Amino acid sequence: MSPNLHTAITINLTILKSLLHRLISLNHFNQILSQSILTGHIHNTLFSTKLFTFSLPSFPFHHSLRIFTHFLQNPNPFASNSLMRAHVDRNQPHHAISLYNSLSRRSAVFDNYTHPILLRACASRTSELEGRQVHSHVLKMGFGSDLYVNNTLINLYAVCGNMESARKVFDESPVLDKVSWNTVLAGYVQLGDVEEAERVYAMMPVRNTIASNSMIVLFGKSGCIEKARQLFDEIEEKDMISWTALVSCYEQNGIFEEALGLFVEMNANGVVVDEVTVISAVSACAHLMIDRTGKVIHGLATKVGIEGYVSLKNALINLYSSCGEILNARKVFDGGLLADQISWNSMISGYLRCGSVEDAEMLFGSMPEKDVVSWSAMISGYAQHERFSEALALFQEMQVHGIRPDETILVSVVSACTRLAALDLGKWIHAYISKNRLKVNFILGTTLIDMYMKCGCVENALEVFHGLQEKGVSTWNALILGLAMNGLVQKSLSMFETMKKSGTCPNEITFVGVLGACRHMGLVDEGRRYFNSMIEEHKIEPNVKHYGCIVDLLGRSGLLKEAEEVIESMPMAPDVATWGALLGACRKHNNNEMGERVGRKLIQLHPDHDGFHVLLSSIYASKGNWGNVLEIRDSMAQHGVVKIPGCSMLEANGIVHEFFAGDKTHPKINDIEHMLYVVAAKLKIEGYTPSTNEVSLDIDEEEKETALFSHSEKLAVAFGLITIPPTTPIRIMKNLRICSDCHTVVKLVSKAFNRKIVVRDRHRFHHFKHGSCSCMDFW
DNA sequence: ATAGGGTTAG
Repeated sequence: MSPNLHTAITINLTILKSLLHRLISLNHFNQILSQSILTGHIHNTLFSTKLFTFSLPSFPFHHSLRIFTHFLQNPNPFASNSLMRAHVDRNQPHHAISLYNSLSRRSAVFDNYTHPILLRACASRTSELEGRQVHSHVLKMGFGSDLYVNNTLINLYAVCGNMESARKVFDESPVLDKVSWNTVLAGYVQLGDVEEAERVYAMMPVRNTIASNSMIVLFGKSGCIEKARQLFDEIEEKDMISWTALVSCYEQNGIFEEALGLFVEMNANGVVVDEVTVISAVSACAHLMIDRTGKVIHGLATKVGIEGYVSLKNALINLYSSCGEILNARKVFDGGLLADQISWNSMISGYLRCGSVEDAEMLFGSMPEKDVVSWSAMISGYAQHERFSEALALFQEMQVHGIRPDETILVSVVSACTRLAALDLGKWIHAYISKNRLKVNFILGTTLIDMYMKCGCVENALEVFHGLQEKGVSTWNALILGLAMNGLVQKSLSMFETMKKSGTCPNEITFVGVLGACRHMGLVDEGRRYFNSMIEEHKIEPNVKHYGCIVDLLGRSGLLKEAEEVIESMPMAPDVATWGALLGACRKHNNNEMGERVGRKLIQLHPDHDGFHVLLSSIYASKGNWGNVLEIRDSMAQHGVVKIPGCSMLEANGIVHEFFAGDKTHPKINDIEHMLYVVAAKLKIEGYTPSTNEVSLDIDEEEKETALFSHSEKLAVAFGLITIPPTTPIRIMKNLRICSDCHTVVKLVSKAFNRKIVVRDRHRFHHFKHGSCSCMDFW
């Protein structure tokens, strides 16, 4: 208790000053305030101003605000400025501006300190419009030649990216100092205008460290690493920011080792680091996936006492989860006081990256506030783990929560639709985009084209394509691949030519599409030509898929010898699809010698691959080597090959099927085609006679692949190998453009049950993607 | 009072 309080009834300005001088608690302050109100001293402007300015740095903001609004009817510029500055410092620049406006209406007086504060407020809102108004007030009130005012004006325009106006103020300013120069320079740096920045830097009367640091940042941004380094070396008085700028220059240009090296050097030179520096270094570790160094830096951060920065915490979460150290990431997440939105989102996607979907779900569920990124992380996490329907369900749920999807999340969802062939939802999203006039950037556009193409809606895909303002290579690729997979081979190839004319350089993927198109039509010569031009003209090294296409193209045309030679010439190991193409070609062209040789080798090489077994069985079956067919079947059983092509397609369409009751080797075996070979084999070997149930099927002669197939079809029905409940709708998509293997199976089902079956044409994506006709794998 | 460094989440 201050003894003076009781005598404060006679309080006056002098006494107030001495009181405030000794004052320590808010309680005391409030007592003085009450006294001044009672005595009426509060109406003395100097008195109230004194109280106000004292309160501002000492007590919670609302006390000062109350005094200002209630007792400072005619605030002097100093008081007004202080309050405006407090608003800006509290990160509420709009309050500063509206205070200024209301004071203006009351014809309050301002001074040359006022507008710099306001301009800072405008700059932090990047509000050029408000800034212009302040600018006109500046001129009206005659502060137009004040150095500080002009510097903050330059800064305002520079921050808003309007360098013309910034430059105008700069050029017309009667006095310039190094701040003026540095500010103009920073403006060009922010815009990434190397030319103009270099010009300004060269014109500067005296170079200073701040300007040089800005230039390092500029060079870093524009990828001129050597220039940045050179400038850094030339700086006489390097400070922490010079070092940090160069560290981040290396980091942003992907030279992570250099970044870390410089960070170490910096420490060795005794330069103090702060959180900004450490964040760059941690990020470099994350990219390099070296948690050992990361841990050392983490320790350093703790020692320096900067661990508390949320952004550093987030960088560490990212570091540990990139290195698979999810438990350490969680430790960082749980430690410390603050976790912001980014911490939560980083932790969730860290879990997803490490495959802990359940942990991610749990964290997601317990989040205080989910934003678009949280939902998006979870949705695309599901999609990455092939849990597409959960991804789509979550997307629906997100909307129930009133979150508006943005471009990025739409990309994830549309591609999940594509993978699920959920065309309805995909179309709904497309309509949603148009309805809400959302911007379709080229990534989203490409995703939509891809979806429509893979769902067989060429027209919709073309419409999206033509509506796009910007197109990337990937956009053209989606179009070219899409057209080819929908059988519009000529159009695909002509779009390829259009693409080149438009100045877009084709890449590896483009050629996967182009070669795929040729393969589709059996355009052997064109295929060879494109393959060569890819290497010679476009300097693209062929990858496995390109080779796969060529092998398949040659093989399908019966050029088996040549196809095998291509496989032998490949610089990399042929993948399963490429081998499959050759083996498939052997079967198609009845080259049993090569087929057996290749097939034997392949089931040895990939004993758990279903497709090779099936193809080899088929080759044996066509020769009537039934004993070998059974042998292959045993080999499958032995290697636990149970995932057999065909099964998932049928399951996906709700077809229930029970096979071959007597065969217990594979309780759920459901590969129709393969079963048929086995049935045929048993028939031959065991002399089985079909029952009287046998149904005769009319098969178009043209569509018969081999005699075996028609034989098998009869058998399948005769043995009752397949049953479909009559109520089950058979709805397998559209465009019956599938390869002969699928075709046979589908026809079999269709004929046997007298149903119309429409096949959605998605497998052909797979077809191109893997370079062979193992289309059933996809289902 | 005005000027320089930054990563991290989908």
